[in-house]
Amino acid sequence: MPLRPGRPPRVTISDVSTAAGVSAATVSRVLNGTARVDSSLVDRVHAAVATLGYRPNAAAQGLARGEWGTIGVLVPDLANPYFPDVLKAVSAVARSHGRRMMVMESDEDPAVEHDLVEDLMRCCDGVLLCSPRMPRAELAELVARKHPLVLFNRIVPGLPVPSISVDFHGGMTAVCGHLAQLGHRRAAYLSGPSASWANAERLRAFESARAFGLEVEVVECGATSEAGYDAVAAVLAAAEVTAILGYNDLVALGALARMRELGVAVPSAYSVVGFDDISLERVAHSNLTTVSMPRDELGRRAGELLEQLLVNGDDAEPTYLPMSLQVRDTSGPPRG
Amino acid sequence: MPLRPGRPPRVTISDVSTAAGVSAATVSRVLNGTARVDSSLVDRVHAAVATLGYRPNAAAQGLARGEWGTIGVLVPDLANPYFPDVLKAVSAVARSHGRRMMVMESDEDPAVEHDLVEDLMRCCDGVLLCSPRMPRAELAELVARKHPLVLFNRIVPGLPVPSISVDFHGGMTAVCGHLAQLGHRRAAYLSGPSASWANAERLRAFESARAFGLEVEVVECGATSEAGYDAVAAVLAAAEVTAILGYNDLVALGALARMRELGVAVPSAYSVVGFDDISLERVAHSNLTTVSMPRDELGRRAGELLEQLLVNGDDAEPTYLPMSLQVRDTSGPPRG
DNA sequence: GCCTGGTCTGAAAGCGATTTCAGATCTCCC
DNA sequence: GGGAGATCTGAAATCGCTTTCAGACCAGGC
Repeated sequence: MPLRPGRPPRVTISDVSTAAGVSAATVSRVLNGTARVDSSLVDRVHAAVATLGYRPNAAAQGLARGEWGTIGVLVPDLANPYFPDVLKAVSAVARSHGRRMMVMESDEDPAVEHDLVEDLMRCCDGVLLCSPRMPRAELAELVARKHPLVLFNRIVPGLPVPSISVDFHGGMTAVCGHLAQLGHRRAAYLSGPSASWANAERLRAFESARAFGLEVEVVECGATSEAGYDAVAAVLAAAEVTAILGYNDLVALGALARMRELGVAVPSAYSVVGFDDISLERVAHSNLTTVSMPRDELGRRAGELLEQLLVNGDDAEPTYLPMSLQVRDTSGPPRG
Repeated sequence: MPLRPGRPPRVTISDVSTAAGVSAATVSRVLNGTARVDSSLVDRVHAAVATLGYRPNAAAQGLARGEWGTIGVLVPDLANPYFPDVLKAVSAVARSHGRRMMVMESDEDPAVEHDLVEDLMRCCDGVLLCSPRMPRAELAELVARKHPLVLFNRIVPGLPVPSISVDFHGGMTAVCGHLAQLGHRRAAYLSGPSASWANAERLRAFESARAFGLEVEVVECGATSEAGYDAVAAVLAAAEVTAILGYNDLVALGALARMRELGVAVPSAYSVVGFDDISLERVAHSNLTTVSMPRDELGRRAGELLEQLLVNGDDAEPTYLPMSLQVRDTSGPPRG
């Protein structure tokens, strides 16, 4: 018998029912409004609830109803400025539908994602999987469980699971178009995590870029401003490169910092373009040219998608939300 | 009967037990390792679990064990760059003790905090309350419920609840000392949210500042860089002020941006000092003088405190973690 | 006045696990 | 060979709530 040590004795529904002189069923009916109850009993129940300080046990409710009233979200990295915005929107949507939000973080380790999702499935009505890096096979296995699941910022063709993502490919294509139009012919891309689908999508855009005369060479980098800072040396050594594309804004800002230190002029010597438009701009004063995405619309839509799925098993087509190019001060025509 | 529509039929422990030809009790014992079981049965159970894809229902476990295996965290604003770092650390600690993390956000509205905490208490073993703005009486009422609760970044004298906080008062005192030593006599403080205890603690430091010859006048501002940007006008109009203290770094950076625009020299005309040391510095290149706090140690400690409380009802003294002054480029001796 | 039909209520059966308790089995020793 | 004691197992109670089901009660119509 788990007599929780030092824990206060929980007030249960039967305490309320005896105090009010009614049955537990009636208490439940009153509190949930699931059936008409004589108004005198209603009053007695409410009074008893108030004096005893009764709060229904969520685990018991979950068990009895077959629903936890909770959604789960898995993100790769809570500290990444990207995800809190999304979480905020998802949490608001969830709350508006009376659900709570459980959060887990894989800490950028694809190997643990699967277990975490499995754990979320044990205690959540639905799961939102943000930017999962796990291989397609694992993802397919999770989808096969038929537990409500929504994919966020990863789209896997052929996998029957509601998905929503930013159109990374379109965003990067826009960046390339912008640079090509300015007259650039050769750019360096500071590449993100190799397991990342978002990175793969960006890379895919470079093929179409070739069509309008821009050649992009890939430099292994990472996702942090430190990585961007460190990658600058390799870029400057490359011949004929006149523009730098960052995997994200942090990388681009890191590179920008290094270039300032080295006295490399931006945008006259090199154009620098970011990705994501994390809203540090007002703070950073770098006026980085970048592409932005509607982060909270994205979060909201993802939340709604999950809710839809929970309520009436809707299975929609993958949604891509467009990114929009923000031309600011760090891009311009190449020298010469 | 809640036959969840479209939901897959859940595999229960009794499915496993019949498949393995043992009792449910044995399955439970095998999976939890709570008692010796004959190895042949162990194998049969594991085989059945694997083929059926069984995962224990968390709600049922929670009910039976009287423990949810979950902690709850309430933060005022997920988008505030401060909290994700804390959440990250808390989540890691929780996970290392086999617990999940539920997250809620009050969206800076003190009025909803109470209900959210109440909800968290219905489904979590313990609750971590971050920077609550609610009045003391409400807080006291929650504490009186005897549900494990830890206070983070708010300390209420006389309230018997484990608390941990950054030493805001000490941090701001250090800032004042620094400015006084440089020769400043009069500073403006861009004040944060008035309901915030953290803001009150900073204000309290100005009394001691007077002792070493620094007078601080308070300008209503807010917590965002926009607010800091807008507040500059009022400060420049004030006579004899030679230094500006931001409620936090965002405010200070916003002010800095505005001052750059106006051509006001920093630090020769005005010193500007931030608070928190959010790690945008590498990105912002503003080299703001500020005070920093060990955010993830803070999160870790808070998590451990809660765990302690859950395991052996420990009730410790409030802990203050020190802040450390980071003198960088935006502070210097006053002109003249 | 009795029977039908409609409301409202409570007893009891789940929900899916854990845990107690008692019975079955097995060993060992006298 | 039989009894004591130690192991292991399963039946059943329990956690706290929801929901079904049937009974109690009342009003109204013949």
